Amino acid sequence: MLELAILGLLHESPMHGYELRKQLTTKLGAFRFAISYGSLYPTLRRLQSDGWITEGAPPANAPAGTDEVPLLTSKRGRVVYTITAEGKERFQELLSAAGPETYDSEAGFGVHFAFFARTDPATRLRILEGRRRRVEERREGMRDVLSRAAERLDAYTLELQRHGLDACEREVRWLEELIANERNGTTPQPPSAQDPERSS
Amino acid sequence: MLELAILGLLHESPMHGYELRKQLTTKLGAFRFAISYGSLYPTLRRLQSDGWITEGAPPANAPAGTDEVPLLTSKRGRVVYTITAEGKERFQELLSAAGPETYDSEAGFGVHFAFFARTDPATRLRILEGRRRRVEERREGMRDVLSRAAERLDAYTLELQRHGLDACEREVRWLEELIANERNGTTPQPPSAQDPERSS
DNA sequence: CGTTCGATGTATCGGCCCGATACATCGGGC
DNA sequence: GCCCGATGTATCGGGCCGATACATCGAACG
Repeated sequence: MLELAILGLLHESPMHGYELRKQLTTKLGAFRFAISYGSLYPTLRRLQSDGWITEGAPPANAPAGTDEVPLLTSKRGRVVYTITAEGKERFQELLSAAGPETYDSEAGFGVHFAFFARTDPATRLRILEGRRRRVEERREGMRDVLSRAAERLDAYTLELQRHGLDACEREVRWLEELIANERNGTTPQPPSAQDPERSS
Repeated sequence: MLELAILGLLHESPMHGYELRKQLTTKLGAFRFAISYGSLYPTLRRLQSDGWITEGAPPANAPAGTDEVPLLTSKRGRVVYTITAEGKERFQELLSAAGPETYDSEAGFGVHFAFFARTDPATRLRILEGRRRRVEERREGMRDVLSRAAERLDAYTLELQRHGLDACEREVRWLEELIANERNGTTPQPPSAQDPERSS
């Protein structure tokens, strides 16, 4: 999961670890708060040994007197990571992958979704529908619990189930909206933004 | 986290691994789908070596001719786990703990919440308020992203943020309701259940 | 009556990721 | 002149997951 996220960010611009973590946090903030350095650095080393990224500033000897890279604080003891050509291929390959790991975990789905702008439409649709299926299964499970085993559970457990069920129903509705948009060929919200009654 | 969950379930009744996993799945289904055996069995062994649980049916030589335990399929190659007196103390100790690990992760909060019926009111309140604080922080983070960096993000990333923000706002409202109930001394929903307009 | 198949049941292994921790350096405020 | 908070790199132990491997029981099907 981290692999895809890192390659995606380095695809936009070279960066060092600290900056990478911050970007990761804002871009994926909806699904996880912050990525741990205990995950980040080992993953960076793995990506490096796999040849997807390289260590060291890319235009160290700049062709023209430019810092095309908007100088992302490459000062001090920095180690700047740059994606390689193979890394870009790898990124595309991971982007198109739509296996169970893409639907099952919040994080997995979130990362893929965050890069939807660079994913081809067919894959987008497959991922959204796969995700919807999983969430629906989850929802059915909770409905069963609530209808069949309600009397055997205490009030708090029940309330937890209700809240979970509500969240699932909401996510399914969200996904259906997105799927409809995909089929129409419209991008998510920007056209239909700020319509008067979104919450009801 | 698993430790608390397992002790809590074994507190209700002795069980073997398979059954334990099923109960875990339904009781915590709102926050995680299923616990992996790769977590369950090692944890059971740890709990055993710590003395919180013992292996083997508890009323093997039943005092009176009873299966007080509602015969939870203790057939075949089963290994039935039973909580010890020390385990019960440990359970109470974990129940009262309300550190960061209790608020931060979905799973951590979910497990504690699932056993609220056996948690003392003061701890319940502390946990709910701690959780609310975390979710509010998360919410503020996403609001900042949406207001300050909106133009730098693509439509999909934006939509992800919006959805995340919505979920946070919803959870905060849910928590506030629960907190209000706690202060009134009312149990969650059962009194106010099936009021006509819950969703709006 | 035999076989197959799905539910029940126990267990391990490699790997991802997290939280805690340890440093070291820079810029600015007191 | 000194300290402190933001920046920055890095490791270690441990929890939990997904895949996998078995083995047994009951029922269905030929």
